[in-house]
Amino acid sequence: MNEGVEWALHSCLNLAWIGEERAVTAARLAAYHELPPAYLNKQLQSLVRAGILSSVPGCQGGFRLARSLDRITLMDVVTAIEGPDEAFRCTEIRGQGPGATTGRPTAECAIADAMGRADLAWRRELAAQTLADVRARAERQAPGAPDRIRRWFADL
Amino acid sequence: MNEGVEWALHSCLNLAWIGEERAVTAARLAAYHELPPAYLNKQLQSLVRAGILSSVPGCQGGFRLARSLDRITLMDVVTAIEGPDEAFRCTEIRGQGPGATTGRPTAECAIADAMGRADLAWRRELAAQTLADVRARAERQAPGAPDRIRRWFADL
DNA sequence: GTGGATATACTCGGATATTGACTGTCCGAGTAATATCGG
DNA sequence: CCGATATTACTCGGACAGTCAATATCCGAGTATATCCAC
Repeated sequence: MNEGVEWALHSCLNLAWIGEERAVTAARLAAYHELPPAYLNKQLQSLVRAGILSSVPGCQGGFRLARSLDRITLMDVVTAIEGPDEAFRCTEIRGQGPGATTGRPTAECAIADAMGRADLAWRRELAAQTLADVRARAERQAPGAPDRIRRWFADL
Repeated sequence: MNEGVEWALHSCLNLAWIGEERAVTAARLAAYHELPPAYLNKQLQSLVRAGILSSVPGCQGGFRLARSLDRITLMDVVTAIEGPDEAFRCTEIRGQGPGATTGRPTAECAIADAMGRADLAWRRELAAQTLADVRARAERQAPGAPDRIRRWFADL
């Protein structure tokens, strides 16, 4: 899986903790975790295209959450970064070679169907969890983190 | 996801339909779906290392199922080809940069935990389905396939 | 001193290199079948 | 004709290139701020 998913999730939580009063630049979000600034910017752009973040161009610009965390699921973020395709893609090799059933259209591939069920279970679990849930759990496990983050980003 | 997973699953089902009386070469299995023979051989070797297939070296050699389909899960095959690592890997970027909590070991990452739950749901679904289940469904959807396959592989 | 126009600095956005992993290929080790030769 | 041995053909197994997408970077478009100047 794309590494940008992890960066995007952390950045979304950081943006929520910072607050929405002003936009935060990609460079600043990247510096907090020592990530490549330009590449993180690329991932954030994907979130903007997906409607998860909104961007402000120009001086004093940056990114902010487009909607509250309880309306953003893990599935939303993963789809924004990774794309809509599922991991297992059936290339229908049944239709190649001497085993091909010439003429009539082939029935549903049982293998693709089985793999699709697993993929569906994965997506269900991702869609069931919102970033608000993740945030709540993170604050329970590390109560001091929100203040520490807010304070660091407040320093110009 | 690795394309070899699809090839491996189809090959396992084909081996089951052919029967276990004699080993089948990688070249023959590849020819049936017009796959690159040497590359399919590589994937089949992974299945051998995982104990799913057994291989017979030398002349008149080939591959055969090491155990019956009802004792092979989709999870087994995916793990054999893709490796044991889960799709989302947490690189613990919390521990990098100014946001790092110096000194004490960091608590469990809530993001990794949430992604891990989805991964677990995916694996559960893969482990719940055996190749015997997939075979049964395939035969229900295409009743003529088993005989057709057996006959083609019988021709030398 | 004040208002407006200009210059400036800063940030997003997309176009452009680079790297690593998946994909694909080739040759050697090992075995069964075959051919050869002697009895 | 029969048996033992050497040869051959064939297949797995791991080592070796090729290719594409993920990774990383750079430069231009656009905007708010600061500066400068005229009044």
